[in-house]
Amino acid sequence: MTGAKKAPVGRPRGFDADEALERALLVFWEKGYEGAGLADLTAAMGITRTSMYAAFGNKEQLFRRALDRYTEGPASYGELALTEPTALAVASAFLNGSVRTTTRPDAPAGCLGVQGSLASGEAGRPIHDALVEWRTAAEVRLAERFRRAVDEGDLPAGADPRRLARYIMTVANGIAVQAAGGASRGELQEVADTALRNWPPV
Amino acid sequence: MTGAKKAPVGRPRGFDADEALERALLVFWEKGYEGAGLADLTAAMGITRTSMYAAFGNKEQLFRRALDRYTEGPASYGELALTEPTALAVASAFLNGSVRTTTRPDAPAGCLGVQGSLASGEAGRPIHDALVEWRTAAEVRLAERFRRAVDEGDLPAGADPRRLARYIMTVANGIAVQAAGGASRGELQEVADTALRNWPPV
DNA sequence: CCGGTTCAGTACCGATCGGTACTGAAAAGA
DNA sequence: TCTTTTCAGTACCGATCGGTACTGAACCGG
Repeated sequence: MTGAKKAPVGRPRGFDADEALERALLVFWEKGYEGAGLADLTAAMGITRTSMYAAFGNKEQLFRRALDRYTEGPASYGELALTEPTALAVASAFLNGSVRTTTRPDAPAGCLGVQGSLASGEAGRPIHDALVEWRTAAEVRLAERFRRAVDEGDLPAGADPRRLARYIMTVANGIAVQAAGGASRGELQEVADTALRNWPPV
Repeated sequence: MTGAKKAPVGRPRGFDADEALERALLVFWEKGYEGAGLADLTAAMGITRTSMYAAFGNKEQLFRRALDRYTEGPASYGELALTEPTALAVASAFLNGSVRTTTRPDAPAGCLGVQGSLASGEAGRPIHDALVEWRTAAEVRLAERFRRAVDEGDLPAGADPRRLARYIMTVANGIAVQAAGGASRGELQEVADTALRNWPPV
């Protein structure tokens, strides 16, 4: 029973790693992976380069940690939407969440999963690919949920779950781009509502 | 009558500026403004740094020239769509053109106007803003066209041209993101068709 | 052929990139 | 108090960033 997981020998860390990660997330969110430099990041985190490397490994791992935090925080609407009772409610919750997260007054405009690294040089390839996978995963989850809706009779028997999921994901991605360009929450909510008129689109 | 605009004294340029600009466009398209380095650009253009600076000024002006070329070339579907006879035909031509341009087999996936600079550091600010304006301009043109359609009775009297334009532009931006993530032309054409079912969305 | 002009290329500029070795202090256990 | 461990900070690494001075050669009109 050596349950003593605490009391690590040596000098304890002098900063809150969670708080520092949150600050890094905001910088990546605003400037993207390649646009955010170590100088920006460490300045915002309030720590030195050395402390960052000791705590998080390197810039790429820091970004991945920030992406995880983003997924469980600002982007948690994605998982939450899947629990809605009907396909329309799922799609609606997903798009509404997208609108709210991309237009938060206390965070950068847009979506980290989109503007984090949409196009990049060779150096940013791994993160670019990670974000492609991140977006694809969300689309797959939506498709699975819509497939269940077809099975349950909530969607017409002829409906194509993958096509519907791709459509919803496309609108969400478009909302992210619009938000990055300065579109307001009200304007984007109108877009989300418009996208869901006459649901399901046959 | 000093009409002699040709015959510039001195050694003539040893490369085709249009061809070089086309190559630069492809690099910016693939890697984005900040992701594309002078080394990448000049290597693809087949000229040296000096020649590039002499011919185009600097990196930012080179990008603006490339964006102009993109607008008049691969993205010319935007202006062309406006000449369609009905609002539905306009929206359809716009989205179909978006799908084709973002999934050309002979060019990078996605849209230069989106992935050229969606998020960036301080250095890329001017180009970021230029692309926001570029996308906004397209949306405004669409809204004007839809307003005309309302006046002509082609769209219902109660329709909101700006809202419809924003919706179409959002879907087009989403298509660009999807294409950047590897979506196929067929998949995105399905998305475009889905977005236009039951047009106009009241 | 010659003088003038503009080309292309090398070599380099200061600044910044991500990442690290080294120093010295702070805190825990003994 | 002493030893050990890990902290934080300075200073620096080679590489690359965008941009430029300088060198010669190539081409023009005369």
